[in-house]
Amino acid sequence: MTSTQLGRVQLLIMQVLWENGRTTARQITDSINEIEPIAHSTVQTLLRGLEEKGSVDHEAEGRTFVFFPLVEEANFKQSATRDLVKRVFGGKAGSLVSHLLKNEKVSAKEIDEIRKLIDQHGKKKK
Amino acid sequence: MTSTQLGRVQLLIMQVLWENGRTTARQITDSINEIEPIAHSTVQTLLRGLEEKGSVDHEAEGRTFVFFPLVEEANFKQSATRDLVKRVFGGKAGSLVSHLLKNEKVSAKEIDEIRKLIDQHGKKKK
DNA sequence: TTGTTAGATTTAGTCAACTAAACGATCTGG
DNA sequence: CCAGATCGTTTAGTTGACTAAATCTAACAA
Repeated sequence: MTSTQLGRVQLLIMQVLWENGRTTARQITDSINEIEPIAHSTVQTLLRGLEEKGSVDHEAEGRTFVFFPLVEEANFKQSATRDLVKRVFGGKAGSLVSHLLKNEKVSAKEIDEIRKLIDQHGKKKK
Repeated sequence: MTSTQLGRVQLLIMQVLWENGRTTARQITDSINEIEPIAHSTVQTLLRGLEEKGSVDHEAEGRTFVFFPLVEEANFKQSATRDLVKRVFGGKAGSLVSHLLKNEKVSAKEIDEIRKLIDQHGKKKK
């Protein structure tokens, strides 16, 4: 089923892995500790869980394990977004876009980007 | 704190309440059962929890309770969206918009709507 | 009056995510 | 050689969401 469902801290771990590629548990702990306090053993336990779920794997390198992601960030973004769209916005992606444009800050640069995408949408229809 | 954080089934319950306004537990159970099976007692237990959290309240009407929402759907959408933007899209709402336009289906009608919003964005800046 | 029904409440259990101490093994500096 | 640091593993406890049976209670119907 490849349920790409991650808890809050699990996601933090995955983000470190996506960012860095191959990473030791220690490096992950340190990275997360820059944001919020967490015990090393907690990280290790969660890595275990992620491995059982099939989200990550590891290789032994000397006496330490080097972890790497098995799922892609893009897939996760996809499913997290779809989940929100489905559950909160009645399945309508456009409805979420509207919400974002109306209620959230979007930089001028991002607006430009979006405008381009919108134009492409028009073309694609032809 | 008004933590507007809801579980999956709790959200289903809230959606019935937002849709219908004042609603009995029985009506909620029936509504949800149109989507997926759930025991009436489960709904009642969850309503209790929602009440403790301050998301709903009730009034006795005869021997039955009539429930109604205390939090607004708009607030919930807001915080659910912000949570996703923060956790998954690095805090950039525009990044989520891009993702949606690139990867999710958006109807022509919605595109029009979005185009209008984009234009307004441009004006607002002047 | 009595029994069935339809409420609400109590109780109890599962599960996933999270947390981290405690433990045993291995390496490393002195 | 050994003391301390660093690994991974084991164990255990908390919390929140969910599930629903069991129970109590009031009304209604026969």
